[in-house]
Amino acid sequence: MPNYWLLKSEPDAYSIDDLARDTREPWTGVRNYQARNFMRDTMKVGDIALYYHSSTTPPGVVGIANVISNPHADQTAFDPKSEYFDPKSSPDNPTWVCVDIGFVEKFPRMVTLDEIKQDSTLEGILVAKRGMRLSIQPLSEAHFSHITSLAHQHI
DNA sequence: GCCAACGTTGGC
DNA sequence: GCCAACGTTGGC
Repeated sequence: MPNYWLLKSEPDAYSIDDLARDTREPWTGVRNYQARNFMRDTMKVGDIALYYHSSTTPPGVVGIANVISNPHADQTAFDPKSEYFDPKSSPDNPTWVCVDIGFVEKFPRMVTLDEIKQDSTLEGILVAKRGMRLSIQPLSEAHFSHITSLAHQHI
């Protein structure tokens, strides 16, 4: 049984189209301990994630990715020229880890945050919670399935 | 651009 | 270990 997740990304930084082009990408740059712990401790190969575009108008879910690697050191933490450089992280004892994600699908339409908030079936979904800034969020299979079916539904 | 919410830092 | 200050996120 896979776990389900929601992955946030600003499309200016890395969009679903970028992932579709690259087909896979190490999910680097996570510098929040809770999000890191999800990747390090709970994510496993075969897990499935909704891909969410944040800081855009409107924000919303735009597709599906999957987890295709075990956790490994986030190399950007070792690069002094990277905006994600962290001198406290070393290859011997990496502070920050990431998993590789793969492209699964770009939805025919975005399911907007507003639509998610209006939908009573999605009650309790973390991304709709006020002040929720976690960039990697656990998701129920029911919520995953519902959003996926909305995305394939004409409106 | 504003600002609420939250996480992190650092002085004590 | 407390907590004020600060920085960041991200919707609006």
